[in-house]
Amino acid sequence: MNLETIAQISGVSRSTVSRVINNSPNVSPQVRDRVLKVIRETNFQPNVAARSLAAGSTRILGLVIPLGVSQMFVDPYFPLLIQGVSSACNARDYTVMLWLVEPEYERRILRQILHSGLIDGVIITSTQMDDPLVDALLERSFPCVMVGRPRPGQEIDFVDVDNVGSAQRAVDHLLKLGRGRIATIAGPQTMTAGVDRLSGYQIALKQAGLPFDPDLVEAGEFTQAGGFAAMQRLLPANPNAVFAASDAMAQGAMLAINAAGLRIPQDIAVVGFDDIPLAAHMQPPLTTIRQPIDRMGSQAVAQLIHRLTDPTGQQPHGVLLPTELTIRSSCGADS
Amino acid sequence: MNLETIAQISGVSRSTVSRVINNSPNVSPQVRDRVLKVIRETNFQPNVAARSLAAGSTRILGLVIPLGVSQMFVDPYFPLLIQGVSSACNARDYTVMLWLVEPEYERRILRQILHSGLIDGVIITSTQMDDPLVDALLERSFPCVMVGRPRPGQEIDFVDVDNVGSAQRAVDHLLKLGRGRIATIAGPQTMTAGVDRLSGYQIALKQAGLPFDPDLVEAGEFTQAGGFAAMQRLLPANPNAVFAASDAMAQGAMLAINAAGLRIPQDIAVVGFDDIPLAAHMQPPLTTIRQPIDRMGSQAVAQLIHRLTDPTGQQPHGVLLPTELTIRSSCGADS
DNA sequence: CTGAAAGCGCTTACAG
DNA sequence: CTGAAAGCGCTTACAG
Repeated sequence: MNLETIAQISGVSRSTVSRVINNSPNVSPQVRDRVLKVIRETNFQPNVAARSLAAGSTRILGLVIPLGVSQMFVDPYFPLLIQGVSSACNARDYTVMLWLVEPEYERRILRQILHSGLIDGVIITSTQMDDPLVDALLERSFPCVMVGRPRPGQEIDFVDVDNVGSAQRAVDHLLKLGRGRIATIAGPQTMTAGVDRLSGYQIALKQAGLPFDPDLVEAGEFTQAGGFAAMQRLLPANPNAVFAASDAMAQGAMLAINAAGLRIPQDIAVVGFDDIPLAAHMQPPLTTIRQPIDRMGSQAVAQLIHRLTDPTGQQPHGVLLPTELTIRSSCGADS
Repeated sequence: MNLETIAQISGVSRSTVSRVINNSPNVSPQVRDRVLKVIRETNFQPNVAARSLAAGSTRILGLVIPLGVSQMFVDPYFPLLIQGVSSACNARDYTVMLWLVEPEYERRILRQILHSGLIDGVIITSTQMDDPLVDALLERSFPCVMVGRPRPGQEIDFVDVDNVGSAQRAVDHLLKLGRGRIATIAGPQTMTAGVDRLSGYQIALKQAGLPFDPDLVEAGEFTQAGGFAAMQRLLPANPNAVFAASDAMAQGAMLAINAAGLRIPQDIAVVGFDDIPLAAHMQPPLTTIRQPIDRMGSQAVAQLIHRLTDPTGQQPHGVLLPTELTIRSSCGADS
């Protein structure tokens, strides 16, 4: 079943069928209807490979997730992001190709992305700042958008939240509740989200006139285990509150606090970042910064498709989606 | 940069370059080395669309996940499965295409899978027993393998665990610990995993000579919310143990038990199914049936590729991977 | 608005 | 072991 067949049945040329399929305006309504009817009746679906080869476009977007820390991939962040991306692609008749980049295959995958013609553009997330993938894509001017903030100097479309401001807001909240020794569990300082959320913490303290105490800062992976270990290192400094750079880390921190025989929020108040579905059901329910992860995925798709279809090469630009401080019990606000 | 260019530089014909790329045995070692060198130096990557069109195969596998209950998608089951699939594909130089099938796009996606020539085969999981997708794929003899047990009568390759036996083992464990009123939170009875795990529960009771009490059975979605609600409905029946059909459900159940002021495991022992990473860190740590989710993904890829490459059309067959009862504290075994 | 024809970049019998 | 040539199923100037 191919274009030729449809053309014969419809009594027109292949060119015309092609035009109908691609919504070209240069087709008379009668002919269009006739062809459309045949297509429907035959369940015809154009061959993707042939289209790609002829048109140079596949309507496939790549979602690229570096998996340096594969343990992190069970964070609900990823399913939510994948859902956002997938749903937006579905709605626009694009398809999504998923690349979980294990370090050993990084070079090969990069080559595939760049040279195989398989995908029209790439959404990339959860990158280390020094990840060569992004730079390589940019260097060849391969269409891509990043979920998260690019490293300074990287000229790339992106969608992110205001991590600095949001973290600041979280810490402000703890300050307003009267907590004087606020610690933070920072994310990896090799990722912009980790850096930015730590900056927000520092800014909030400074604005409150509090000194910066390095003993109150511990960084770790964006995982529960990372949060657990970091909290254990923080406990000797006797914090009475902690801001964790992700909900998974906050969860780990809560376990460490419990294990030390301390109470949340009475002894140590906890605030997280993400608002994963689990957050509302932790013990106690977690106060956290909600970021719209699935919408970030959809937005990234929208930006990428816009760049692919709009001929004029605009400057790269970033979109920030709003966050929201979601107050539950772990910060002690309701007690 | 195409085959032609490589051929010219190497001083051979396009055919020969193609043979080198495809590891055809009919190339002299000297020529092969020469061509390989040029390919490396030029960073040449064959165009996927052209290959597909000419060869009729794309080396792309589809991973299809129906999203009737999109809330379920944050279960770590999916990231783990995706990782297993992705990793196995990487290792064999295949690429994975991800389709989260929202009900409204089901028909279109099915058409794409079947007729667009985009993918060579499909891995499908988390299906409802009456999902038309699987039947449609089978009807057209589209290569596919299922993660999970097919509905009776569906002739399809699959990889699964022994859900009946594993559930039975979990309940046996509770019986041996002296629990006499064992309830179960069953998964959706529209999915084989839900049905099978309930069967295992019933068999274990029967073999122990205990009567089946419908008041001790509640079904729900494979989510934390589903487990929470089901447990609330079970509490009036005064169970002293509960077997939940997934760890996410077990987690919800534990919340409901705590909310009722009861203790785990003293008042109610809890056993789950999956052994997600979180299980070891629940309060108390969850006793559960470990299933090797990522290996199920890899195994599915292996079976699919085998079917794609082996010319002889074997009968569909199923592979069962082993599970393991992982004893922690929530069952009371260590107290 | 429509059609004939070239061309996208590969693979694969076929002939030698 | 190697090459010339047909063909995979589309899109897209080009001419009318």
